[in-house]
Amino acid sequence: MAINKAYSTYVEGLLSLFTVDNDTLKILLVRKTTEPYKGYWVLPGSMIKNEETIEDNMSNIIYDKLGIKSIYIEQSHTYSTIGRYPDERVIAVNHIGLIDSVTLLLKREQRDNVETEWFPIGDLPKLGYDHADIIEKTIQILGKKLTNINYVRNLFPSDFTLPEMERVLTSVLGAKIDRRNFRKRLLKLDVIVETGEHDDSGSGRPAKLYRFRDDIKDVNII
Amino acid sequence: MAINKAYSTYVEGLLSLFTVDNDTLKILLVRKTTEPYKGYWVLPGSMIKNEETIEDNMSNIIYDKLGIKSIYIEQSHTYSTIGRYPDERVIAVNHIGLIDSVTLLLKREQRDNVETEWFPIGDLPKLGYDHADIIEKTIQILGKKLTNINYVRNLFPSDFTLPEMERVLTSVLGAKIDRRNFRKRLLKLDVIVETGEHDDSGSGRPAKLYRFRDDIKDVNII
DNA sequence: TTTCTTTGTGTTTTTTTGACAAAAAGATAC
DNA sequence: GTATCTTTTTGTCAAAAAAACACAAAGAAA
Repeated sequence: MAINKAYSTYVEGLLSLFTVDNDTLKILLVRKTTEPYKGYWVLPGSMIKNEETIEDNMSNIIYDKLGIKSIYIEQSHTYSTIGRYPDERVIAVNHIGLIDSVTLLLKREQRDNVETEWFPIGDLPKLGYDHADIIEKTIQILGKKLTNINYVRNLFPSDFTLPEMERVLTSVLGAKIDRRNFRKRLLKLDVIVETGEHDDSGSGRPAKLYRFRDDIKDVNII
Repeated sequence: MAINKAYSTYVEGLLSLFTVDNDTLKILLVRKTTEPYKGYWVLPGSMIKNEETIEDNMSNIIYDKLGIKSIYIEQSHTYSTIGRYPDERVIAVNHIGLIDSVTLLLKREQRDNVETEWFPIGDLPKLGYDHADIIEKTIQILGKKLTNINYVRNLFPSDFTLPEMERVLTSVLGAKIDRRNFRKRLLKLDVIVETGEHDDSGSGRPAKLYRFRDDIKDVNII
């Protein structure tokens, strides 16, 4: 097929990166410094070059732009609404990324040229392009996935407490969780282990710290 | 952003359309009549034009090229391997489509210019491009989805029998199904209803015919 | 030492799942 | 038309899982 402008488009990789901070699910946004949508917040992303795959593109965004080294990522959905980008035709391949707060602290390098911020998914700023739509749909998709222990685990650090996980799942999924049954299920499924340590930072009885086992069953916990 | 050849690519929509025929899961392929891969079989698809969305593109493929009017379809995965297309850089947005054999008979129109054929997923012909890889991955994805009644329903006509569904799920998912428990579960979930008719075409006792209720729970039956 | 806050824990009941075999309906062969 | 063959339909019982439920324990603060 010869080069034909009627079919030629740009493709961008977008990353919807989530973490849990302060019992709240948050998404990482970057502030645009150029027109269009200057000053607005958008999902991190970049145009895909001819000689790179979408996966390469994502790696570059994650490390070069965000300074993050270790992350769980998977492709989510591809968006092609007409006019979603001013002037040009740009198709967006969105991804879901998950990272826990401790890994984030330890494995993130400073990137001076990009202003980034974590926003609670219930309290987003003014978003550029169609990113509000994309984020809304992505949160729906993520919600379904977060019933599965193998997704949830990516949002929690090595040492986490069960009350913490309860609170997050309750707020994100709107699930009512019985503390006793929740603990029983996770232990029975053999997916978590006590570390022997406690979290003394709270105001009541210190919570036991747990970590995930390495290879765990692909099961729903909610 | 100005037009920049280093970022400009083609995007194609691809359709992995499945049906159940003769207790077997089959996929629809078309034969290529032009180079490259002339004479090979490929997934139906076409380049996305600047002024059409991926969804428009799929509608056109389904109706104009395949002559099919009614279908369940959803986006599956986007492929961007370097060199997957000779000469040009083409990114493929693959879709999963499901259709039952009766709808297929009733709602398909003849399209003389396209040679199509249904192939059992275990017995595929020689495939062009990277479509063998795409199909393999798509079948994996579909397998996980086919545990859910709301996917399964799209593969069966209005009047189906339970032994038929048992055989398909057994062969596709490799699941061992206890006939008594399977029937019990479906009836308890309140997703199927007896039509009152029987399927007299078999050699033993005629099987009861069932249909799905309209709005059914989103639950796993396997 | 008393109070407050938050976490940890055990039992009972209910529901769901899993295992299991014989009878019924029609077609075919004799 | 009787016997035989093939395939479908049907129910019970035991085991496992899920759900409901309330109080004791650990530490911090008063």
